Amino acid sequence: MSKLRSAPTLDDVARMAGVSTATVSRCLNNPDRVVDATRERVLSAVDTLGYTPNFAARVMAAKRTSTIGAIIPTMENAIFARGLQAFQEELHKHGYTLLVSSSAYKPEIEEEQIRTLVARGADGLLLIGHDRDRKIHDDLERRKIPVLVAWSFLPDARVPSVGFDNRAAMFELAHRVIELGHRRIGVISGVSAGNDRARHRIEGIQDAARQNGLLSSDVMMLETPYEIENGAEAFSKLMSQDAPPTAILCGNDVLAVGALHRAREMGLRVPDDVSITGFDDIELARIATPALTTVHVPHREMGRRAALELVGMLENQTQGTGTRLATHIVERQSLGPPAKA
Amino acid sequence: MSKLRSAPTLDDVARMAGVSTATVSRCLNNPDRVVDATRERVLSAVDTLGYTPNFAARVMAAKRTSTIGAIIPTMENAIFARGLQAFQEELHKHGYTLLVSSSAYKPEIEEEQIRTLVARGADGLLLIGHDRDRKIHDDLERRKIPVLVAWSFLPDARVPSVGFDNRAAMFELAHRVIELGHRRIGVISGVSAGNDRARHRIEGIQDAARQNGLLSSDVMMLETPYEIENGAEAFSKLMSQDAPPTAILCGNDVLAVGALHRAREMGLRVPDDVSITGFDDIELARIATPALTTVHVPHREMGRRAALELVGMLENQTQGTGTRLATHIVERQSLGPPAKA
DNA sequence: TTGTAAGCGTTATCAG
DNA sequence: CTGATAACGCTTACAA
Repeated sequence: MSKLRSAPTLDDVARMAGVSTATVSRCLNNPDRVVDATRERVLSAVDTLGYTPNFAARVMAAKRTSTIGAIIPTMENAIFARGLQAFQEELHKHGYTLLVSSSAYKPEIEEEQIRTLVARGADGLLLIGHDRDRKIHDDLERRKIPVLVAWSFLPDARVPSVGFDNRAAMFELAHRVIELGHRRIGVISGVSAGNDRARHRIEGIQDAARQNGLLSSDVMMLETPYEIENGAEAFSKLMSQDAPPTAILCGNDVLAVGALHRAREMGLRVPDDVSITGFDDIELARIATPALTTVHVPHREMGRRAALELVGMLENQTQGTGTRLATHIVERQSLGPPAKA
Repeated sequence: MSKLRSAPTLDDVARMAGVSTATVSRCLNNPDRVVDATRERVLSAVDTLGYTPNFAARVMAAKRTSTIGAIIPTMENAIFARGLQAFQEELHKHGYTLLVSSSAYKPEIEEEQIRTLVARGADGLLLIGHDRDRKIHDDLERRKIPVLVAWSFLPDARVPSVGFDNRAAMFELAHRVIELGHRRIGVISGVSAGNDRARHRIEGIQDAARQNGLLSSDVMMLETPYEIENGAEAFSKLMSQDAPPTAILCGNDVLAVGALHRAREMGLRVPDDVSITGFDDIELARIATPALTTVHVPHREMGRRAALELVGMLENQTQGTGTRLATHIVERQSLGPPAKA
């Protein structure tokens, strides 16, 4: 009863090599626990049959998948690309496979994706940011699935995190902007509901404003989804006020590039007429015209550290300690002092 | 012998609802084949237990995963993002889940990823482009795994494809450039080995040059991986020749943006001093300064059609017919007539 | 409409 | 060092 023209199984290999399935399995997973001659025979059978282990069967028997799931807010721009790339490279070194999905910044989709990944047997999960229905973490805890949060470091959150202090990072930038002499500040933030990164960045700006004696009416804030077009629209709104801001801080580089683009369309010179800043320092920031002053985030380092941390949690059954990474301002051409009135 | 604090199984649900596992399974997969009262009882048990089906077990039993695998060359830029997004949205409508991985444009990595996806039980595969070791397709055929190629339509390839004619598309653009009066043309191509899209685009340019009476020495070609920085470097090389080109055709928008950026750094005005064109029409092309003349590819439509085609192949056991989509030139500011010498 | 039971392809435990 | 054999959690004929 051979299976005609279908995927070969362990059994087929075993039969061909004249050994038991157990031995074949060993050859593949613990080669040193098998004598050379046998192994050779088995491996050649594997080869001529073109055998590939059935993943589902393996998972069922071994009860682990060596798979890590990651859910990022978006794949449509490069915000998470570099970090995730480094994450996956490091995972690969340790024998893990990465499964990625995206949530479009929607909590309910994120939740669904978490379920999917868990059902698929992810041994561990990487999530972006801390804001999340606590039930999700209850459930994950109950299933004993290690979770690590990235892109936002919080020292005493329920879940360990590898990332940076969004609030401090944005504080530093806002402080610098005010220091240059700007007194009317525009803010184009991402949607802050359910997004601690966005929220903390806003808070950083507010802190800096307050600390430098600005009134809350000096800071004009808009929230909008992270898309280029939205950055452009928000820029228009901000600049069409009676006393438009002289500097606009954007929640990320994508929004900032949108603002930059719209400024050009409106015939405004950056930074002479208005300064614009971003956050993340993705490639786009360097390429933009003028090049974007922004907060540099160590994406690759963050991805790598996250992988190491998560693998550690998995293999040592430990809790995970988290890591705070440093960010710094990259000053390019889009920020300058305000024009003399 | 209850499993303390671990994932609940079908058995747990069955016991709690006082039915057999078969009935629980039915409630989940064929709700209408179960009487209301029972179903209600079962579903509430599912709910209170927080039961999620074990994917691996389900796959083993049902012998399908309702999962489609896709391998794209890169996630680092947005070239494939939009199309893939549409692909996955359409798949979702039909009850399929998408698993994505990337190959970094390396054939050996693509092959490994194909193996991984197949081992994970992908019911079907989406691959980019036709160039590929034939053994891969032999193997996939033997395993009866439907494969669809996208981003490159070839009417009589072994594998059906949904995409466009890269050669014709680039021919049209090159023709337009020459028509404007350009006689010395630079080409910054992606690496053409193992990449039929890149190769066909080059051929399109060569056809157009020949047909318009240009000599092969009038066309200066460079190949380089698709990255912004490489576009910039290639631009420098091309422009540092004795008789530099007056127009540079780039293999995609990413290379073109790099070229654009370097032009600005070198103090060259685009298009007055040199024209630059791209390919793909990703968002970057609109945002670039000056905005990029490029070939518009109907990414979303392509993704959607690919999904429909692949689902069709899966559900009707059919061969797949393929679809050729139209592209068109989008003229923006980066292309103009050559300066009068 | 519901239950019984036979797999699905591995891994892992125990003997030998 | 190698071979039986019992899980793993679910789907799906086949019976009842």
